[in-house]
Amino acid sequence: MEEELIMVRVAELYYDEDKTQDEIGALLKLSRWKVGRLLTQARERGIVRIEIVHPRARRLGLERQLVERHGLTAAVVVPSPDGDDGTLERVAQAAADYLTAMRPVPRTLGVSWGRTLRAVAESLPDGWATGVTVVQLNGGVSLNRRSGGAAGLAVTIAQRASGHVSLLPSPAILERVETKQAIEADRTVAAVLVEAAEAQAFLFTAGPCDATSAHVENGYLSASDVEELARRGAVGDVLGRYIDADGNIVDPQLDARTVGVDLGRLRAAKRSIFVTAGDAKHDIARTVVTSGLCSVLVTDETTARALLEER
Amino acid sequence: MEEELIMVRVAELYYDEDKTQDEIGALLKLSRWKVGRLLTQARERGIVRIEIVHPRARRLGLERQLVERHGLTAAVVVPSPDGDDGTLERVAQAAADYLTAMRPVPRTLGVSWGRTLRAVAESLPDGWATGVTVVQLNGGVSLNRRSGGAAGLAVTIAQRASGHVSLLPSPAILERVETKQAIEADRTVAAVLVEAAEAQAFLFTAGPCDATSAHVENGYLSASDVEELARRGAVGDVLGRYIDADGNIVDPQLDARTVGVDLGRLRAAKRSIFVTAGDAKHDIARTVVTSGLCSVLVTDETTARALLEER
DNA sequence: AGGCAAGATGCTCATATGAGCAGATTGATG
DNA sequence: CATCAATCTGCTCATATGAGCATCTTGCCT
Repeated sequence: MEEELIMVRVAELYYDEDKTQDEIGALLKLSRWKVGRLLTQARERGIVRIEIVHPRARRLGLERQLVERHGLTAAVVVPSPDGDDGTLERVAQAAADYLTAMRPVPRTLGVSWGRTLRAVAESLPDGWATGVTVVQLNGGVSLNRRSGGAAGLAVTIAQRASGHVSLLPSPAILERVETKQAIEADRTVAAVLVEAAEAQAFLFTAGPCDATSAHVENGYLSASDVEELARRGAVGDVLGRYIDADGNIVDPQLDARTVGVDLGRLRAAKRSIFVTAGDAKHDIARTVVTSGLCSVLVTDETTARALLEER
Repeated sequence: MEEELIMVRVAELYYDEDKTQDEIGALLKLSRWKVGRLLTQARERGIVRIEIVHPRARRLGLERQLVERHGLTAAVVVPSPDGDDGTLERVAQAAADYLTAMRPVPRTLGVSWGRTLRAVAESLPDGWATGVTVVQLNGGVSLNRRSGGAAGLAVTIAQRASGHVSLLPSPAILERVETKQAIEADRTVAAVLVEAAEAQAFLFTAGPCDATSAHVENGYLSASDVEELARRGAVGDVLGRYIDADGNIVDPQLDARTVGVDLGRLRAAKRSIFVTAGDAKHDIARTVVTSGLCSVLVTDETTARALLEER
């Protein structure tokens, strides 16, 4: 359209050449107001695109939509970088920022584990809070020795807040229900579980239901176990508990052998912060969000858009 | 830096959330002025990027630099599309726009030929001018039959301006100097050449010095001729005349067999419009621009940047 | 043709913004 | 520790801009 061409010229003069609307009007023989209106339209039509390019930028619009649509307390969405990935780091940084700014500071913070949370821990600055007690929410897994595994993650978070840490001295999944019950009956374990269940805030991630799962990596489950779970509708795990698209436990048997606070606690919590990054986790993320497991979501733009798609 | 993070937050609130600087100040406990300054910095540092996304957008900044650096009368630079090519079309459109807006309207317009100029001709709207006589500047080549070749191009431009056309009834390059002189001595040919030399404006492109050249395609030169020219320093041709990086004729022998107005006319002309698109033509474009063959340059962003690089 | 609704235009006026400046703060230096 | 330069801060004031409204076009239906 002819009008559109003028819009382009006006936008160029205004944004590239820093001319005033008056000047542009004079130049193009348009009234000052016409120029203003053309600029508004140009922005609306997306001819003028204003973008904030920064690893720590956020997508406030998407955040608002997510909060609205899924009844969250808050959402933090960071732009996914164009090329390859710095996505995890950006999301982790954002989660760290959120934790640091969170008020009131929780006295106890329950944490799960995973690559994502490890990244969050590393992104937290020293002194991000003071006197926060960090409690593990589910059975320990030593993701990889070097970085100290699940325990190391909790310790890092606690240290940087000059706080204490309560580790859960238990495997994630046990082979027999009886063993699991025995472990839970142990005084130290029971105490940690109580502390975890009563944490004032939760910080957790979820894993997709595929062979890359940390449970497989650590030998708690075999690749075929995971396949079977997927076949039965599992979309991923939260605190080691595999759930289907509606958020229900897929295999109660397995669940009974899993050590950690149960998902109801997350649902009931006022502040349960879910951190997720990456395309592989869209399905489980959708479930976590729609089934009310989290009240705060921290994620990347791609995931956010996936969560906003119809159905 | 800490400051930078605040800049990002401020920019988000201002540009994404349409908050006023006052509001942002209140929100972030900054003075209104601080907010304003942060925004200015954010723009300067490129954290806020304002982009005009439109096939007919232009790069006024680059245009100004080109005019300045190379002493041009005017420059038109269109953004190169991200992915593959619509570059030629965009440049052609821009050239057509430039011609249409050009004042005073030239009584006679000298044109060369080539894929690029063909695209320009097609982009010109009916009635882009009235009563312009179009004259061919150099020997005819029938690029491809379908679209009517060099003659068709000139005819199209003339028709759309309800004007006349003067075709140059001659091959581009002749085998013997004597034949060339004989042809030029022909009354009709001589008349056209005079008309061409005296045109009030010139519109031309250049070809790179490689086997894709239209001269090879049309059998005026062999692939090995072109190779030889390149070896002797030719970077491309303008009006069928091969020149080196300094704009000098590479092979006077060959040049003497080439029919068309000579390059001096372009250098002397007040309005000689050079249209070029595509990465293959950076070298010849540089030569045309630096050796003063054109007074107006129409090109794409990539070429423009290449022309602005040091040396 | 006449009349009417939808949209565009140019205005007034309140508000948002940037330039320029004076005072305050910081940090380096003797 | 005093001094000073360099930067930063919050201000006044002039200017640029958007909201809201009356008026004018335009196209459409009767």
